[in-house]
Amino acid sequence: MMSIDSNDYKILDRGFYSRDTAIVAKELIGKLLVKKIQGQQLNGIITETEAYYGKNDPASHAFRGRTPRAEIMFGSAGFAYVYFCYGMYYMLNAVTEREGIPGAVLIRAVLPISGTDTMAMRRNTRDIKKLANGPGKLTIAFCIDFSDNGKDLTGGCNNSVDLTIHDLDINLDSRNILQTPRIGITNAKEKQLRFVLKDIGIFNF
DNA sequence: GTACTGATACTCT
DNA sequence: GAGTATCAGTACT
Repeated sequence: MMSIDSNDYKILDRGFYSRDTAIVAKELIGKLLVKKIQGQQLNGIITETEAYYGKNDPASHAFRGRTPRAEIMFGSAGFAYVYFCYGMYYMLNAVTEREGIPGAVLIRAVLPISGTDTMAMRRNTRDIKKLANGPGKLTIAFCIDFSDNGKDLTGGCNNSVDLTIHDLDINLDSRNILQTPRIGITNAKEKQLRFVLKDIGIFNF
């Protein structure tokens, strides 16, 4: 397995996130999610995302307007939105759209690249494919919890930021990205707002 | 391989 | 008080 140092790849800037949510969700596929913890780097390639809008999207937390929880979705793009679900799991989102317009991309799965020992310990499995192949699993593997809510994914002007997403400069053929209905929701199931990398084999690390 | 179920605590009505 | 952007374990095919 090839190791990837996030310092070799540039952080996605706020302009990347300040666009239509579905476009951001699709383009986040193949990007590198990086968490720095206790001097160690955990990273992995994003393989699955979902787009959530606002008032026209009953499945979104922002559908009912500015509730305290969803407030961050109305703020400026490029920040992390972490929330708690089903009593046990944290979910990681990236805020999208222009300030004042709600939107977020749920990061549902990543392919672990570095720090897999730490992830394996936290997840109680050594199977790389199962370490972070679900939204609840990836937050456990990457040590992401409510303390990460509101962090600036673009790094901002602050070097202490430890949660970032980098551009690997990989040209993904869009035929490699599958578009399907979203998972686990009860409303607006018909919308095709889930994006999945079809073949993780193209990352032959 | 698929199908079902319980665990769990936070958010909003 | 009801609903929830899930997971692991169990049972069954």
